[in-house]
Amino acid sequence: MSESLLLVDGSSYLYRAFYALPELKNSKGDHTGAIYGIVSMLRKLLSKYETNYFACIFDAPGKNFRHDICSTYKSNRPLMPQDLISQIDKIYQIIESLGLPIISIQGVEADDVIGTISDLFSKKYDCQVIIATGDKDLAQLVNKKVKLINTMNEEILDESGVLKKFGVEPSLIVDYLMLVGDSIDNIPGVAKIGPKTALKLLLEFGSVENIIASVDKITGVVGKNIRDFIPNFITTRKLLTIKCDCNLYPYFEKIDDLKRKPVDNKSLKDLYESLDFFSWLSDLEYKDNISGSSLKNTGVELKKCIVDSENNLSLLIEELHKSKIVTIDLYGSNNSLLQTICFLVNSVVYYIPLYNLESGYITKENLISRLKFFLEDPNKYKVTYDLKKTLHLLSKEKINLEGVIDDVMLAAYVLDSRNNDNLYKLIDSFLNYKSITYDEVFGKGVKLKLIEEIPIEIAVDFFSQRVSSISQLCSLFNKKLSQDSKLKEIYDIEKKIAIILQIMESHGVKIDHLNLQNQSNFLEKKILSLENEIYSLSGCKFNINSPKQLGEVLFQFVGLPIISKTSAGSPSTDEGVLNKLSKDFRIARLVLDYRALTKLKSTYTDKLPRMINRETGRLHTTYSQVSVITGRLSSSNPNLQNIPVRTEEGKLIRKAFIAENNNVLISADYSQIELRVMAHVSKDYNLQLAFQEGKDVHVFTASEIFGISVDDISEEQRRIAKTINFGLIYGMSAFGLASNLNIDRVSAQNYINRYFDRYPGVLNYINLIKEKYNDLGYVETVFGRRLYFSSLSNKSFNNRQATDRAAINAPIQGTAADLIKKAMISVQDWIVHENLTSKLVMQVHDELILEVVNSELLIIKEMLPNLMCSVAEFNVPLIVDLGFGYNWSEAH
DNA sequence: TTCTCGCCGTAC
DNA sequence: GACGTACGGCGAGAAT
Repeated sequence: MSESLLLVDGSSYLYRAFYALPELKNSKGDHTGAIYGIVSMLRKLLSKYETNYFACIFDAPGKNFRHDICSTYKSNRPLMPQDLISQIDKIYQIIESLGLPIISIQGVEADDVIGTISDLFSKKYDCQVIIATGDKDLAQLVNKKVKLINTMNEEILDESGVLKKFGVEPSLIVDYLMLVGDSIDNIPGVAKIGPKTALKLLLEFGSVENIIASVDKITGVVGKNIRDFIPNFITTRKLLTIKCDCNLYPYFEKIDDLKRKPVDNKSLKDLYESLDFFSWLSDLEYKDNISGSSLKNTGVELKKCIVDSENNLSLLIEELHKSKIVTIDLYGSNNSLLQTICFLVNSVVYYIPLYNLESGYITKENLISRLKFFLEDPNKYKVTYDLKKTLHLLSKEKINLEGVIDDVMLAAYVLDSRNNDNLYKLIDSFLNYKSITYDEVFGKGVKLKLIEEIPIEIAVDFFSQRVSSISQLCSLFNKKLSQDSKLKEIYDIEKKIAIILQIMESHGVKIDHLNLQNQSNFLEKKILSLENEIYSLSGCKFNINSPKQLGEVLFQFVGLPIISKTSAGSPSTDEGVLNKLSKDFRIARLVLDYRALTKLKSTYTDKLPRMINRETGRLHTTYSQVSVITGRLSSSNPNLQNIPVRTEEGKLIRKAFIAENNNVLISADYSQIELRVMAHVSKDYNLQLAFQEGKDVHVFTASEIFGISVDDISEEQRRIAKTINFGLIYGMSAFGLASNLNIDRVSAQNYINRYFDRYPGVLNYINLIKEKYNDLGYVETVFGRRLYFSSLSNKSFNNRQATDRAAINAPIQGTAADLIKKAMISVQDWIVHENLTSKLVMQVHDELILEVVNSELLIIKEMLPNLMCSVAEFNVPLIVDLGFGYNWSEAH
């Protein structure tokens, strides 16, 4: 085996590391991202390629000969950012401490130095040369002895690799670039010639010189453009050709100048410490660790092991056999395919890159099957963050995860429901350090990276930090929870709910998409005719969906009176305003109808069919257990908790929610649950009486307010009472009630006064809640779930009012949420216990929807209300209304 | 081109 | 400004 040389194109990596990696700072606030990137790249190269000779090449500052040839050369490059400049010194120091020669020569570029050394070593010293770069221009240097590697994507360009990538031999790379140009260095090519045309020409004529010689044979625009470009070719060839005869003095005189020198561990240690690169720090101390470089320690005494060999896998399995409790963190692709597994077992992090298992070692399926014994053992305890997601990822791999005793996400939420699904915030506030965040590692939006694109060192660090902090947070939260037995019970409920939700989500609900499609078509026609009528009434065409344009047309062009303004100060066009206007102006009614129909079409009839899963043919929502501050669930993608029900057109959408053949949908909802909770917690005599006697609570309230017999209550009076009843739960003011009932404020206040006169316990309760909230900063549900609201200091009067209202509403809404969660557990346990095949499919705050096989209809009809009503003993009865049918509309 | 915010409307 | 909790579509202007 001949001698070998590794050349690193430091300048190209400098920029890449700076821009591609997340911003990183040490505790002193210095930028360290580019240093981290370059050094980790170097470490990787050094462990992979054990060459005899080495050099790291950087551009020297200032102009070089290419700038003299061409004034616009690299003129598109912005100056090097200050945040990068500040890192260069340390980079040099680390490279020197690693014992690696650095070369940086004035007047030429790094490429030229690389070309010169590469030429020298491959020819004079008969050396194999490996050039690490991300720059394609260097492909011209490739020959039998010289190849390029790109550490970013592991791409290796030898002679055949260059041919495959560019379609031409390395010797023709310059000619190729002369034709297509190099936008990165701002070197123009021939107009309208791209890779395809350039290749065709080179294949036909052999070189740019030959193309010029035969240019008259080339017809059309291409020929003309080449002829126009001929005077420029000489310059571009000079610009693009790498100079291979640079003067290397004083960096290189003899071959030994490029030998690696001893590593200066002491100064490396100082440097890593000043930069907070703790994981490498410990690598220095534990250098001779098992499995070489793949097993490392971190600053917090964590060893890291990449499970990329049979040895390490056996080691992990052995540890799993011995362990009692393990932290587990998974990562999956957008379509929920498991890609990484990370375990924390006895202070060692095991990282399994399922996306990158080396061939010949083991397949993903085999690897997972060897972990099955552990994952499915209920006596092997696991801690995780986001149990539901973990269950989803594993169930796709046919693993039934058992033994999860803690979910840190849920624990944090139970302790304070403002903690919703942000591990990094939890780390910041409870463990007092800034962790790398998901966005920093993976990017976001269009720049979102796949796990394969993340350098493995960074992935390992990232997931190590996750499991380690999950584990630390877990013991912290358990300590807090153990001080409050009621909260502990709420936490137990949440963990069970996570499992139930995973089952509900993966089962999904069946949708009649043809039905929705027909509705879309029908709506389309009606919307079109409404549009036309609106345009003709207003006398102009505009976008009715734009509140801005609509406001201009209605209030300026047509001249309708302005009723109210939005918070931003523009005339409001919301439903209340248009409703008032619609009495006198037909156009307002038309806009309302238009809004209603476009809403139905865009949000529901168009959207829902698109969300149907191709594999299952069903709709799978995602429930969030931690999004709602009161303890409710929320639903998204799609939101199944706001499917229309109030209008006739809206109800049609529920007809498209159907059951499989031989099944029906059953809907069971708690009747007046929030008012019943209010009756229970306020202990108001009259309100309790209404429910205890099984009265229509709105009629009952009307009779109390208006002082007449329940038999004489009109529809209008009932409506007023109903509005007040609901408003009460939300802490409604006289103003709100007035605008809702479209009456004056004095009358509204009179209603409210009479209401509290008849329900004094309710008034008392509201005052107690406000007091408690102001004292403690939180309120509680009946079952002890704590609900915090942001501090009210230095808030405006209005904000305080708003917080008061939230505090009044929260225990009511939260208790109702607790009730239905208890009901879900009771129902699911019963289904499992009775071995039934019927399934829970949806939850809509006070309603459970089940898909029930016909043979189980009777038993479920009988048992479901019982189960739901007996989850708590309140001082008013809980009532469940049940319905069933072939679709959700019929069931309701 | 993508991101963010405001407005509006659906549910309980 | 005036009724609590959510999610999401659309438009418009900002950022890139």
